[in-house]
Amino acid sequence: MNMNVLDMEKKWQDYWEKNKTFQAITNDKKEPYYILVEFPYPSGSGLHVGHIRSYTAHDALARMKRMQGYNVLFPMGFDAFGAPAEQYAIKNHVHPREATKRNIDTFRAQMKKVGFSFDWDREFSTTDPDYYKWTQWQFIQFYKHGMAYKDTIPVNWCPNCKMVLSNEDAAGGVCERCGTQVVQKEKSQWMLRMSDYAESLLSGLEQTNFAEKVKLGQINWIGKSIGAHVNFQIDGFTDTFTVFTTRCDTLFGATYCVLAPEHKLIDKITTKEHKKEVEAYKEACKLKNDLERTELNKEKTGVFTGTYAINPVNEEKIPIYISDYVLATYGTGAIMAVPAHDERDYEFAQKFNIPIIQVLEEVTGTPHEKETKKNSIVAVVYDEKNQKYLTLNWGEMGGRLFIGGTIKEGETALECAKREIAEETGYTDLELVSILPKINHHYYAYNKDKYFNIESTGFLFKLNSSKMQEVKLDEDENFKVEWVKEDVVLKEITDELHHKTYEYAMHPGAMVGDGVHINSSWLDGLNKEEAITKMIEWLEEHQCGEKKINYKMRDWIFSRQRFWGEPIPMIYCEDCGWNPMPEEELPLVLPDVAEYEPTDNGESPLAKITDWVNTTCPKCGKPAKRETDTMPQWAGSSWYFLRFMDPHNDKEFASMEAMKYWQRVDWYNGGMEHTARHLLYARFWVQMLHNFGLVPKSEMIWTRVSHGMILGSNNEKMSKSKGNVINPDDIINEYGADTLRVYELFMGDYEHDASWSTESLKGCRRFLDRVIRLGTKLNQKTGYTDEALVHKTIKKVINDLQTLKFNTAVSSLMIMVNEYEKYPDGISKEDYRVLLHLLNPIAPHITEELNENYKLGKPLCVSIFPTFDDAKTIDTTLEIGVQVNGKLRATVNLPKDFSQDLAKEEALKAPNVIKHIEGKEIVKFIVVPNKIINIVVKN
RNA sequence: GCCCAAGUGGCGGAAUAGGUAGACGCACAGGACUUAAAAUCCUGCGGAUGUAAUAAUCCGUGCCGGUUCAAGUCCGGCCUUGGGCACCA
Repeated sequence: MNMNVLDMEKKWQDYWEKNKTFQAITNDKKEPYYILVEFPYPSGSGLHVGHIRSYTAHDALARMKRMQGYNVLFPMGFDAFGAPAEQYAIKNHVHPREATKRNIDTFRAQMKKVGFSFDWDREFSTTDPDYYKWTQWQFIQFYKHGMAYKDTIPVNWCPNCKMVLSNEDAAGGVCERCGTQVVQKEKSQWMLRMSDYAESLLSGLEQTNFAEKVKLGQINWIGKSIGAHVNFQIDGFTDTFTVFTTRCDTLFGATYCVLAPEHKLIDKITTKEHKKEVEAYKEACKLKNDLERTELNKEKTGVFTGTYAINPVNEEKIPIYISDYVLATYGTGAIMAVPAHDERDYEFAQKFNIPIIQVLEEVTGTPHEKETKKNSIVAVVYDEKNQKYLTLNWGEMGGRLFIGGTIKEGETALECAKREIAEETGYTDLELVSILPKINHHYYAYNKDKYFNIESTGFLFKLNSSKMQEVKLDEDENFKVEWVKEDVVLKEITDELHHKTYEYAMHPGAMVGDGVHINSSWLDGLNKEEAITKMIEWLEEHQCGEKKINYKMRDWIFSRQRFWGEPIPMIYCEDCGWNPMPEEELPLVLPDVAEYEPTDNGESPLAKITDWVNTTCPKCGKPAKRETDTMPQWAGSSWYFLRFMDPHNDKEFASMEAMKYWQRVDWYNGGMEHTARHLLYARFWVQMLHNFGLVPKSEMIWTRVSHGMILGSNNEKMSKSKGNVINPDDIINEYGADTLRVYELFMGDYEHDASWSTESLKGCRRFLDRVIRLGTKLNQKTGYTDEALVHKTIKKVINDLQTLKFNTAVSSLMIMVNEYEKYPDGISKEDYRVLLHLLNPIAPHITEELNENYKLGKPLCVSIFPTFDDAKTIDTTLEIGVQVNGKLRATVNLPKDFSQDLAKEEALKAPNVIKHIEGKEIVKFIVVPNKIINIVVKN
């Protein structure tokens, strides 16, 4: 091996290219297998070591599958529309096309240097007119099927830059470029009716093999919730408004309603006295964008409209507020507020002093058939000065408790609490801090031998002074009064009712759990689920509401006021409105312009090119204007995997025949950051095309996996500013591509993040050097020297590569090399070739080179991958552990598939085993075939 | 706050379906080769007790408890760290 590593690697890369080794042929007889890695955005900084990790992983899988006889489609392309290229263009006044082309050339060259087995004949970029022609064509199909529409929606607007900003660029409510306060501005935008597909995107997941966490990400993003619409009459108006709620069972506890500041009815129903305030509040909200509303607005704000709504179940008049904690874009933009059972409503009600009505009680204890009902109290008394709680220590009778008691006739709960405290402990100078939610408690009283069901009201008091009165105790009240610290309360107050009361006292807020209804007329006694069902029946019967399902997922805003994107192929005519441009005129190519800055009023730079904008109406032929917005970056990546199936087709985006042949993407790998949105957009796109009869299946992606990030050696994300970036070119030049490939797969669990370690990388180089040196140990023997080792390793490598366990695949090959090195008479050609073959998917260059050098056979890439015989994977003799009472005491050597009798015989011979069973009775003798022996003994 | 994932040596990490915990690699230490270094090879490497060295024993997979002949793995309850979503009614 005198050849320079880089030359050697180049030699094989040229060989593959010349022989088209990795070409995927549509309609080949072999079974198709489609492996896809997310195509990159070709940034100016070149390929990242993180790209290489996932590409190598799937390259190894692709190479193995090919050698196993599959027709593997493993394509690569570029997702090249997007902001950085546009920013670069603005600065340097060159068409983004130029920078993009340069970056793609760099990326492609780097990938080739790593030796990926992509079918480069299928390469394209989303920015190629031949490609985006079909993106535009598909948009027109969406429009024709009513899935694309124009709508006016608020966008982030920087009045200084005169530019529409994405939510990311408007973080914190200020423009990222100039720091000016961002405002919300209404703008007409193209939208896709994605929310129509919410249910189908949810149910479609069943036809995929996505990782559970990926499915969950999708489910959460879609955000389905089942609830009800409730209609409210407005006092003094004929108008009504509708709210969406998932908790219609708590309707009796609704003490106010809230409309989103953008709600249409506000202007109409606001009373004169409140007009000014309401207007001011609405203005203030306009200045806030979505992020501000959520992040910076922990404290609830809002104003009263002066008007009341009528609660349909009890005809109560409840005030209508407006507040930005209600979102205009979700549900109906209006809510009924139940402060007792919703955290947000609770906060708001506290601040605005709105009544809180509990309509659901938590249930503690176990119900019993014969129960006596009564009302009672639990009082928590806190002494701020000493930081102690007042408790009664009942000793063995009932442990430690707070003060409790039964409410007497004619007495309020509060009076009862004060009386009980005074009678049992003597303290009288107390200040009420809060009344806690009622609890429905079931218990058994030993002293009375009776079952009780009590409705307990909790109180939190503060001790003002230790002023006392005389203590009057009944005979059975045998306890000690003790002040204790918090830790004693937590440890010793174990009674469910008292414990819960303490929790309520410490964490005031809404009770959001399940329980039994109270204060709710015909719902009383029902639990949450029963009450929801009954309430929906009632609402529907009285025609003031209905069952309703809502989704968090909104329609897709498809317009961008940017230059570097696919032009939206729509034309506006004064007479005919919006119409798609004729399909035969596609692609609508991005023109050359001098300036890439957006216009003063936030239009795309395309708007400035009048001879491009001005056209004729495809319907009536009169002068008309083109849409100047472009598509979002997500557009091109929503269907590229279909184009890879038929990339040179100039009649269709991909032929049905090709799509039917390749069937689907068998493996789709990408970053976790794309598993929610990108994957959802891609699935939505496919489902639409499928419904239009243009794609054979409604789900075209079978398995989705995601890789972990590669962090810098300091465990932080690689970034230029932190100076921890590893440039793959440097590593390849110094250690070779194979070393980099082996290391990136060996560095850790593929799905988890891993930190870069150049020391570990060197270890992988050492491993390859040892593989090379094994070539000097070849002997003249034939066959495998150790058949079990070979079959075991083949099995391990095949299984591991198919289950993304690349690190253990490498380690099993390291073990093989360790074993080979120990052979006293060297290794056979078969031994060597099988090692090289198994290593080939991971380190393809050096293995081919060695295979050729030592004349071991055809090039590995065109040879059939090794197969294993399960029966031969087990060693002929096994070292079996012998346990006594589950503790390892000895190991014995036994032939494989040893008999029970032999196992017993050998186990009982081991001296250390004898020592541990001597004088004891053997209760059980467990022999697990080929695994372990356990002797259970008793004294 | 809610949802998800993960906690194993000095480090990255192994351990099919509960069956000899720490594979493999890195780092480290000692030795061989060498004038020397690098490279390479050999040996050791969780902790404690113990031994001249073995042997042997005990403790060990975030914490507490449970199931089992046997638990890193299963069950219940916590703690910590990452990630995602975040006023979605």
